[in-house]
Amino acid sequence: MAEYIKIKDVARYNGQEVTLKGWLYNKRSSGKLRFLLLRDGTEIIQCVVFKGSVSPEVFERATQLTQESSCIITGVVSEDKRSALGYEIQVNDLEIVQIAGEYPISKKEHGVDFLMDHRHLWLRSKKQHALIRIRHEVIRAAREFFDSRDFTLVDTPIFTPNAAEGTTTLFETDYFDQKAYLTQSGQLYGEAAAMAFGNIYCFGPTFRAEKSKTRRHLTEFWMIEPEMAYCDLDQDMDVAEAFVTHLVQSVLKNRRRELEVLERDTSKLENIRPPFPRIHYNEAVEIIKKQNPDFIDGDDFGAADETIISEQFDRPVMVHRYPAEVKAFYMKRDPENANHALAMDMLAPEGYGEIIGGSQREDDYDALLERIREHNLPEKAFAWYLDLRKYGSVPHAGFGLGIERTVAWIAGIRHVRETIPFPRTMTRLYP
RNA sequence: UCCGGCGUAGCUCAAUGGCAGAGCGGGUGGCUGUUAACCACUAGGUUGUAGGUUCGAGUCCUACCGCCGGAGCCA
Repeated sequence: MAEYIKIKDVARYNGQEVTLKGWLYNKRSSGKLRFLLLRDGTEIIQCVVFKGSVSPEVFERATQLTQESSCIITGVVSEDKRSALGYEIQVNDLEIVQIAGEYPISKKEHGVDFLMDHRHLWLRSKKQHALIRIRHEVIRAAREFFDSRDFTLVDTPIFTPNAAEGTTTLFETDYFDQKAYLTQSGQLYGEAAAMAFGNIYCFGPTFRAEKSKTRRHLTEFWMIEPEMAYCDLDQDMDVAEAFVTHLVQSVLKNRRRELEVLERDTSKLENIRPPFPRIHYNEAVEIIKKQNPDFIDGDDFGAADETIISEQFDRPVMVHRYPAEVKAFYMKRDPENANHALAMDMLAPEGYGEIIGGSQREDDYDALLERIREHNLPEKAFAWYLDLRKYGSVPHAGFGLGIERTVAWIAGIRHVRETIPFPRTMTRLYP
């Protein structure tokens, strides 16, 4: 009885008979030969069925196999330079688990909409495999980064009673005859947790009902948000650059094959190491005005403006101290200039846009109450949030990193929708 | 929401206002080394929907629907 192994491990079994269980990726035939490309989720290997060395039944089954049919193959691992993997299987036995019907995804090109309609099947293809594995590595490395620095994981609720930032459009749900909203950020709860545990992070899905139809937007996306007590904006940026460096270097180290599948130019990732440039909003405006003279000082940056800034540098750039007016109510004002907030955005290189948004939070009770009133937010709903400033308030800061934008940048793919297994956009709720 | 583009075979696309086609995928047959294999044959169509112009519309016009990606907003 041959040992059941995964394809990625075949090198350890050279010359031995093994059993592989998987799906037919592709088939080529030539008279008395059948070349079966078998995938099992770990790798793809070519299995050679020669009419002269198997029973007529086995050869007939090899002939019947259609694309994506499930089957169990037993054969001898043999080294072969002609094979892409370096090894192939000389088949002795083949058992059909199920003959697949006509498979919708062919070997030629398809349009995005068609592929997204078949997302449940598209995930079987090489490029999608590579992307989802890189996503996995980014998430694994993200958790590793915070876990190894003694941050406590404190997950925050998905259902929330009110808008965290007031302005953004939220998904509304009926919560036993009350209105509840799907969270757009765990931050406010993260602040409460930071006052309890010191350093914390939360990681979960967030929801935005914005009618955005660009390659950088999803209505449901994943965000990892650290929050740190006794932390100022500069220290916040220190953590952010160490964090992003760790993500990039982990993918380079552990997912190099996947980056190759995606034909990513890794030279652009190698130099992602601290220090990242940090520029004041006013410096950023000077840079933008050279190329976009119409830019009005005090405005937030548009997508084109962000690209102008990120193009100046070979690594992510952090822009800090934005005008308070364009930023959220909870951000602390710059003591040097009250018109600016102690905020920072990290812009990824190569035009991928904002991957991090963070700030030092307002820790003064009266100042925060004033902000809440200025923004016409329901005071009562924020009573608990104000409590945090009443009972042992300390300087604190944090940020949120969008997983999908980060993966798109590291993987070098244009659109965020392929970086999540089942994307949700304004026009996509199926499958 | 606004701006722009695209809707033709299962898929990707072609067709000057004048016979609706190719490649891939499917089916049948052939080949002992294929690498998106190849070769031959074959089936496959309400040209997004509704109206209009015209002797004649896939092609021109109007409306609607769907998708794409850009703006705004954001990660």
